[in-house]
Amino acid sequence: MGATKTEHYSQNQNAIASIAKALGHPARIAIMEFLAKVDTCICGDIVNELPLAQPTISQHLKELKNAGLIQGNIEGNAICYCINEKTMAKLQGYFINLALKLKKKNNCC
Amino acid sequence: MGATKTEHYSQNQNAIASIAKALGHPARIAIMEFLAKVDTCICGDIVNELPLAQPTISQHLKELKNAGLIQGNIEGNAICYCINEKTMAKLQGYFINLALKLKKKNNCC
DNA sequence: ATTCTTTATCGTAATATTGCAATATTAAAC
DNA sequence: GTTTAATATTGCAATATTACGATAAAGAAT
Repeated sequence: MGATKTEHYSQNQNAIASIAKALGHPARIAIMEFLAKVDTCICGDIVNELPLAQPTISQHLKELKNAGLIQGNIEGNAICYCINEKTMAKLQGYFINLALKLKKKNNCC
Repeated sequence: MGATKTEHYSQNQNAIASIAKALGHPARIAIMEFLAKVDTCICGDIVNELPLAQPTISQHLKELKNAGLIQGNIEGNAICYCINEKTMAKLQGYFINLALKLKKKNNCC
């Protein structure tokens, strides 16, 4: 085997896992931090910022995009990538809800 | 190649990525939800709940434990797994901070 | 039209993850 | 001490991820 059995889980579980998975790499965390910090959000700037080759960055951006965490707007021959606040909010909301459920029961450890 | 170049990122970036990575699988999300919902938290219950073989569950639990998301207490010959609220809080705090930074600038897309 | 700049895709090697059967470990129960 | 029950570890096959060089694509600048 080796492939995740996604069909056994709820749509929401798969959705949250897929967002978390996209954030599960330090380069992609670094990209998110850069996009949150900086005023411009040109792909080339990210390539300069991170210690990875351009194709690798492009691949990471694609994964963040597929997870809905960022979106890209074409600006001339460059591309401006930005954080999609909705997806971040969705993830946050999920965790807040999980923490709430946890508060309601006696965590036994 | 194929291995993540962790040495190029900050300790915090690696830490957050590793927590997110642990949550990046629907089975592990399902385990977290189960632990947040249910009053007992015996490993065997998780095995009964999820559509995976016992060794696979054990492996997923190990990963959640390595990421600091859960902890296990021995109870007789069973093991009681519980969510580690501190790690959840750390992750939440990180995202809240990221969202705050985002608010301070003009998200250009 | 050609060249330059920027980003994406392809191909591929190295490594990691997922899942499970078989087996080991550990502690309770008898 | 044997057996039973619960969890962990090992070993392995299938698949996925990571990283990058080479190359393609698409628009800007000349």
